[in-house]
Order: sequence, then C-alpha cells, then structure tokens
Amino acid sequence: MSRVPIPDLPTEPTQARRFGKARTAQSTALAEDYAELIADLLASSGEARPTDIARRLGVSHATAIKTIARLKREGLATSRPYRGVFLTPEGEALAARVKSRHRLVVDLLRAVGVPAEAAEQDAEGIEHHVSDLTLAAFSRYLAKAG
Amino acid sequence: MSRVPIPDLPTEPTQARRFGKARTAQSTALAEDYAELIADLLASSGEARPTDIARRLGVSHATAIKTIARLKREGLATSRPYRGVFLTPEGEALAARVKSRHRLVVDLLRAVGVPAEAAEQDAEGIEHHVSDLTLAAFSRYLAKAG
DNA sequence: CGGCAAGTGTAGACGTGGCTACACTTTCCG
DNA sequence: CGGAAAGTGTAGCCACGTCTACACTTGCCG
Ligand SMILES: [Mn+2]
Ligand SMILES: [Mn+2]
Ligand SMILES: [Mn+2]
Ligand SMILES: [Mn+2]
Repeated sequence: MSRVPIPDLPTEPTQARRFGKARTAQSTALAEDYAELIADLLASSGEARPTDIARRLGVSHATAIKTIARLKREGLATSRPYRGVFLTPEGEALAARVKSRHRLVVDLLRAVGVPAEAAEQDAEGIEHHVSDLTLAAFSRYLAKAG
Repeated sequence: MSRVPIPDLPTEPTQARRFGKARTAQSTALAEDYAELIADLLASSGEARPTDIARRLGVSHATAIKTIARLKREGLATSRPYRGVFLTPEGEALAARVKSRHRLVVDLLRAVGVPAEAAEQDAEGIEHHVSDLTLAAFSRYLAKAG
C-alpha cells in the first residue's frame, strides 16, 4: 500500500484539500462572471437581456438562459419572461465583490510587468482562484509599490 | 437591439474572446493536474496507482480511473489493467511544463507577499490561467526583484 | 395596425466530472 | 498456500454547461 513517506510531496490530506478547494472555486466561477457582467450591463445600459449576456460571454442564448435560471435558483438574480434580468441584493453584493477583485488582479498583474491585454485575459480566469488572504497581499503590495 | 456603444465595457468580440479562452483553460486544467501528479508520484515512489492518485486529488477511485481513461484517449498516459499508470512522452512534456509553471506561480505569489499556504492553495487554481506572456513577466520580475 | 425581424424560451442531445455499489484481481501474511 | 484486505474495474446515476432546432412573444416600422 505504499506506506513509505514520500519526501518532496505535500501530505495526502493537504494536497486533497488544496485540490478540493480549487474544484469548488471552479464551480462558482461561472456564477461570478454572470453576476459581474449583469451588473455592468445594468449600470451602463439600464438593462441586461439574455441575448446581450450571451453575446458578451460568447455562448448561445440558450446556454445563457439556462445559467440565468441557475442564478435565480440560487437567489442571485430575478427575471420575468421577456423582461430582462436583474440582480437580487445578494447578487449585487457578489457582483461588487467580484468586480473589485477583478480590478485588483488586473492591477497586480500590470504592476509586476504583464502586458495589458494578457493581464485582462488571464485575470478573467485567475480572479476566481484568488483567496481573501491573497487579495489582501495584492492590496498591500499595490499600496506600497504603486 | 441596444446599438448604443457602451463606454466602460470592452467591445463584445473582445470580451467574448476573453471568456472563451478562460473556458478553454478551465477544460484543460484537470488533465494538467493529473499529469503533474502522476509525474510526481512516479518520480518519488516509482509508481502511480489509481487509488493513490484518487486519494491525493480527494476524489473517488472510480472518478480517477475515468479521468485516466480520458488521458489515455488523449495520448497523455498509458496503463494496463491492475498495473499502474505511466505517462507518454507527450504526457511527460505536459507534466514538466505544468510543474515549472506551478513553481513560478507560487514563487511570484510569495514574492508579492502572499503567505505560504495561501500561495500554495491559490496557485493550484491560478496556474491553469497563466499565459506564456504572463509567465515570462513573472520570470522577469523574479529575476529582478528576487 | 399589421407583419416581420429580433429576442426569448423550451426540448433534447452530448461530453465531463463527480458519486455509490458491486464484482473481480492481486498481494501479502499467518 | 490459502484466504482476507487492498486495489482495480465497471455500471449506472446525477448535475452542469455546452450546443442546435424549433416554437412563441415583442416591438418596431412601413
Ligand atoms: Mn472571470
Ligand atoms: Mn471578471
Ligand atoms: Mn492545478
Ligand atoms: Mn499544480
């Protein structure tokens, strides 16, 4: 059963916990992107319609509608047939958090020398895996070095 | 159809491309983690068995076996019944790339002040979204500031 | 004000990545 | 050397996130 302790690897439970948390982060990523995008659309144009959301995400409108249904199920959004999508207070809170985190991640990447478009691109994925501790460190770093 | 240009948002095609790339990165993340882990297990103990892989990832052995089957389908791994898992040359190349990228991401996070365990934790997810351009910037930053 | 284009919604398919349950093979030790 | 424990494999379930196809509603404009 391989009971020899393996030197350079983390312990099994530690590694399992890390992978597990990464999986969780992944599963919330989509809701976070939708919330952020819906908030942006509402702020800049006053409405967030499924087709606009779909076009901006690069998916079919059917996919967008199904995901919006999940957001509603989870208490993050509301919508009535043919009437556009809105955020609940919880949805707005999520969007605000996600938006500020997104900005911080882009700023940190830029600060360590990542080119603008690469920073924007990579931040779209990275943001969902940045913990509060890491976010705080980014903040401190930017305050000091900025 | 909302043909008013929206000021603060990226253009629709730009944003769609970014989200699309993030989705692609996400879909390769699992294969990357498996390849890296299999290489580590082979290096440190000479064998990589489905149950060990499953325990370290924190999933059931059935899940691990199914994913290993996908790796085999994609030409990254080989295995014969009851005999453990090995990497193809392509699999080893992927593992090497992933491992060095993982290390760089952890080092960068540490360098900007992220606590050790948070860096290890967050890197597990972040690594899959770091482009070559960003990686190169991390490298330069560490060479300079390290 | 009527009709058509655009938008919306629903149904059904598919691949992935989880799980449990159960059957089979290997290994190891008494 | 035989049997129990550990490991392996398979089947079948589920939720998610994607798609295409088709039907229905809205809203605008001629
Ligand atoms: Mn994102
Ligand atoms: Mn974002
Ligand atoms: Mn990882
Ligand atoms: Mn890794």
